[in-house]
Amino acid sequence: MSIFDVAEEAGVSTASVSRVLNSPDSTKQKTRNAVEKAIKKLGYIPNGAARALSSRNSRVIGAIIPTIDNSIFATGIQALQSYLHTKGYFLLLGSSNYDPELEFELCQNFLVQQVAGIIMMGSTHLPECVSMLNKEGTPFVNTGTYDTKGNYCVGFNNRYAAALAARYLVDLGHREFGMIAGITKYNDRALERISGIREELDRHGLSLRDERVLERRYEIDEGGAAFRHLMALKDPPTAIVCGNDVLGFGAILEANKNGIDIPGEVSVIGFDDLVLSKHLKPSLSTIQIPTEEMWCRAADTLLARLDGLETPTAIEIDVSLLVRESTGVPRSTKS
Amino acid sequence: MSIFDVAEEAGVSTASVSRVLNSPDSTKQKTRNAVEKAIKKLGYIPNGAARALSSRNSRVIGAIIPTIDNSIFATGIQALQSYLHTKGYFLLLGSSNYDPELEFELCQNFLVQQVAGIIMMGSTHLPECVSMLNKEGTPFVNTGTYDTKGNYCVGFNNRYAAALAARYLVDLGHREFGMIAGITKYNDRALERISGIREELDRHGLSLRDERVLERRYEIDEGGAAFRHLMALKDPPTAIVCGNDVLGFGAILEANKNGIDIPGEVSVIGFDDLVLSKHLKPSLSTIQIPTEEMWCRAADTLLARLDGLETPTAIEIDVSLLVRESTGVPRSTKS
DNA sequence: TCCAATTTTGTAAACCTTTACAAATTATGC
DNA sequence: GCATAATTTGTAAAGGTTTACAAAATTGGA
Repeated sequence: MSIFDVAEEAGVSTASVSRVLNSPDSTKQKTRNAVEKAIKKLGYIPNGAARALSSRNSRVIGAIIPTIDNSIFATGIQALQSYLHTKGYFLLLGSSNYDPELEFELCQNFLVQQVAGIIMMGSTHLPECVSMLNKEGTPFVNTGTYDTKGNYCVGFNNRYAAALAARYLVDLGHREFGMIAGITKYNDRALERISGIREELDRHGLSLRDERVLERRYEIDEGGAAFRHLMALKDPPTAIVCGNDVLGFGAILEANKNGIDIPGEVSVIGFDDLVLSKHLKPSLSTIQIPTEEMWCRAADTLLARLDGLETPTAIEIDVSLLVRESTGVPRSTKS
Repeated sequence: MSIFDVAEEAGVSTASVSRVLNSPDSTKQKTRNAVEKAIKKLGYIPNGAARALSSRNSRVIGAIIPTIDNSIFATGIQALQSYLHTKGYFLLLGSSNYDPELEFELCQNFLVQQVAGIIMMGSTHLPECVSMLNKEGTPFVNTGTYDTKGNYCVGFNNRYAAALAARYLVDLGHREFGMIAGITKYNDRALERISGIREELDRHGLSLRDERVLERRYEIDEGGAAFRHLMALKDPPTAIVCGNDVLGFGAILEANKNGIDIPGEVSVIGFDDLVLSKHLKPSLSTIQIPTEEMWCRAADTLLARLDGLETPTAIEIDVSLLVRESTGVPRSTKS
């Protein structure tokens, strides 16, 4: 069952069938009707592989994220898939588990699959990965990150976003900080967030001591344990910045379990604004990321490039500080 | 840059290059070395479209879930993608938003893309969707559901799983039930869960009155509002069964906000055992689903069929009742 | 060393589209 | 009704693999 059968059934050439399918406007009503009727009658389904081979356009976009098991990525992928669908594109999905080697392998496989373009989280890629992509001429865009050092990206400035949180806490009167950060190895975003906090505190003559920066996997348990650790120090921090909301959840839930008052005893702020954040008690102050927008614009950038359009190399997405219940004036200031 | 270039560089035929790539064992050491060297030197990347066209195997599996924005599906997709990767397959992902029409459209598109097989959530598909798949000869398996009425499936019996929860609550002494169910339209799992509860209560001479079954979207807010509604009845239930954990989260968080004691005043049980469930205060009793296992076995079933192997039509996954803090003896029994 | 059996390799057709290009048809203006 | 221009259609050549089948090389036994 191929385009030949349809052509025969409709009494036209295969080229006409192809045109009815791909550029119906360049086709006469009569031809179109005949072809459409034949297609319906035969239940013809075009062969995408042959299409991709012949037209050198697979209409497939690959996306590589660290893990789908983090709702910030799940939300992004959901938005991306829906958006691509409206544009007639498909989503090939891979997760790298924060491993650049695996990311490279996935990229390579995606290239075999002839993806039209690739979206990846962050800007930490193996050099050979980037050069392979460039050599092959497959466009890609980094997301979740904003930098102006070369590759296309659609994202936000993690450093600035984190600084936003730090400044707010400093303004409230906090002087003693702790941070439950993400694992920075191979994760530029996690690293930038720490730097952002550090720099902002520096600006106010404060500092974030190394022993108060805990790098933890993005898991509730990990957040809880880290929180316990920080609060057990001889002079515990009055404000804890979390690398993301999941770690923040861990902190809040752990505090609730041990009767530690948030924000009375310690303020906690997250990053991402996951769905749950506003529902917790206390609700979690956090940095809000317009995730859907970010992913859709990343897709737009890619699709525009595929259409041969010019696009800005770097697009910055605005983040905002969301003040909720988990942050407040430190006790020392209050009394 | 094609297989011809590699063949020339290596001084062999294209057939040999193909064989080195696909069945290296049928190839002499010397040939293999020459080809591999040429591939590396040229940075050759095979063209998957041509491969798929010629071999009629795309090595792509399509998966359609209602939404990635529900961590139970995200977890499943994560497991699926990782598993497929180890088997040399790719994941094309689509979300249907619980809409069978959209599911059908996605299926159709997947067929164009020549997917080797499809995994879908549930057993509610448009008849024309199933017939199209059958006509095309593309194998598919339903997941998240277990029934013996035809199509391949790997899942659990939602009715039985829900009954498990009901029986446990009845045994605790509960007599007055409420349910915050999922939207049953186009969702066989949600419907089965209600039926399971109903039937089990019937068996004990109890009943679940219609006005105490609230169908809600799987969102925290919705769960909270439904909980509030049920507890505001003149004679509120002493036990509330939730269609999934997200609705359960809503109930627990709402109870906390209003000082309603769980399980003192009312027991709440969920379904799915999401990561968060054990961390909440009180922790959420629930029905645990081995999600990763389910998706991997679904993939296995599909891949086995692609290899021409016989597989059971229906594979049942075991679920279990996880008793945590949110359920207990009803107050009336206690006093 | 030779023959047969086995393994390895090469040739060329097939897979199903898209798309230049040419040919045929239709429309336009006079 | 004719010449020309514009639109629509058809022909046939890619596109890059895989894979029957045939041919060549290698192995093993006598």
